[in-house]
Amino acid sequence: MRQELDSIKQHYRQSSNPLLACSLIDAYGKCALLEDATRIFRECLIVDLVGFTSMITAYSQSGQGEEALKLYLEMLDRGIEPDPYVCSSLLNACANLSAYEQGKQVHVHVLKHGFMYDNFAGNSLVNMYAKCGSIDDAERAFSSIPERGIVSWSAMIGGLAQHGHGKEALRVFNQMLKYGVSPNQITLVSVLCACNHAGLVTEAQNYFRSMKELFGFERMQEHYACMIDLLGRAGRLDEAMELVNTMPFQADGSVWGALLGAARIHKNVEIGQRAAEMLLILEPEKSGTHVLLANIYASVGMWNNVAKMRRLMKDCNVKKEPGVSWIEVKDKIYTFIAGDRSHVQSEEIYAKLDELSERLSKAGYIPKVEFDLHNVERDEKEKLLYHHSEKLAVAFGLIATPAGAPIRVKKNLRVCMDCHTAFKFISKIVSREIILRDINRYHHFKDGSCSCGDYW
DNA sequence: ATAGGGTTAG
Repeated sequence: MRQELDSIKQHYRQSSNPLLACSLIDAYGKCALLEDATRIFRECLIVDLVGFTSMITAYSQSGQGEEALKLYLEMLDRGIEPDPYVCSSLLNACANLSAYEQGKQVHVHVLKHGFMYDNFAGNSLVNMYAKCGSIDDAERAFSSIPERGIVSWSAMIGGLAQHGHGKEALRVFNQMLKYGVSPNQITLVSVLCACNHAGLVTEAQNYFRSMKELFGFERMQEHYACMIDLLGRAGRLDEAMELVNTMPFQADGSVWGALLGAARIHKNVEIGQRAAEMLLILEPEKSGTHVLLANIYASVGMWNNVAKMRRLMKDCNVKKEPGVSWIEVKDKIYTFIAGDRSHVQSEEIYAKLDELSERLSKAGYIPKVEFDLHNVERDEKEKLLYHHSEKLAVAFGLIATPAGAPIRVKKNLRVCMDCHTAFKFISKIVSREIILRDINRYHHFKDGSCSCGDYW
């Protein structure tokens, strides 16, 4: 692919056709060849709205949302007015970053320029607000879309699902059917996901069984993965295994991954080994498989096998992905890793954590040291837990945002059990809502409890 | 010429 693109680049160099430049930027971006895309963009003499949009989209789609937003400011500086395309791309960048404040600003531009007629802009708004942790704003944006299409409905249902509002998601789904809008396969993934996060097993099974006759399409891998995860969490591992065995096509990594997760919950070594074996063939580059299987072994006391997995990880050069958390304060995204002291306000952040620590223990919180797997003393474990990336981000949020303002944090992994407990206490002690987006759902901590109901 | 929704993994 790279060679084909480079040969097109030669044509471009000879012709200097700005239209070709945009397509090249787009193509390099879609192939994750960002440096090449940037070079074309900077070399191109005629840079207009579409050129900027191509580059902004390239950044956004390759996970460089901050670069996308920066480039947008440069575009505005040059006096170029936005269109619905660039707004849609920017909203997507904000969604990925969980950048609520900046997303709101793009929303203002959408309204100011009258782009709500454009479904892409409206749909992107729904998605952005849901991803930034504000399901209320997402619902308001959804209501303001003049003609809601299948993507609008799917985005709304998916958003509600990820926030744990399963029943509300199903209500919206039924409303959609009443309006005569036909769902597609993606809508049904969101519907099953909604059932999953709300523990609605029977409802999920009904949709899963009658998908073909009700809506006229076949099940996909993703539908199976969702059902297996759901059955696993509901304690029905045998049914989950049965589903994998009776699938009409070869199970892919998503299905085996769901089964491995279910096997861990139920400490089932046999099924865990089978799923891991398949995953190591299908997705050898991912680190989660080794870790999960090792945890299954550890949970049943098979320490020799735990050691074997550790060795295997070392031999295959597989590393655990480090935990990272982000928080947006006044148009800027701050990044934290565990034990981080690189932040300019580092001392204040750690002082805040110490202060919180004291108030938490008075409120009855006990650090869950069992979730720290380091081979150290209890004191040391407590300290390590206290310096998890999500706690640093929340502490910074408390310092850097006005009293009473909600704190929105994004984490690249699942929230740890200790942080989850601590945040429930903190939300009550400091009277703040904490909205945490982790790798697969949203947690709203308020008044001492979490919207996930401790089921996640 | 440029844009939107979903799933699994401590």
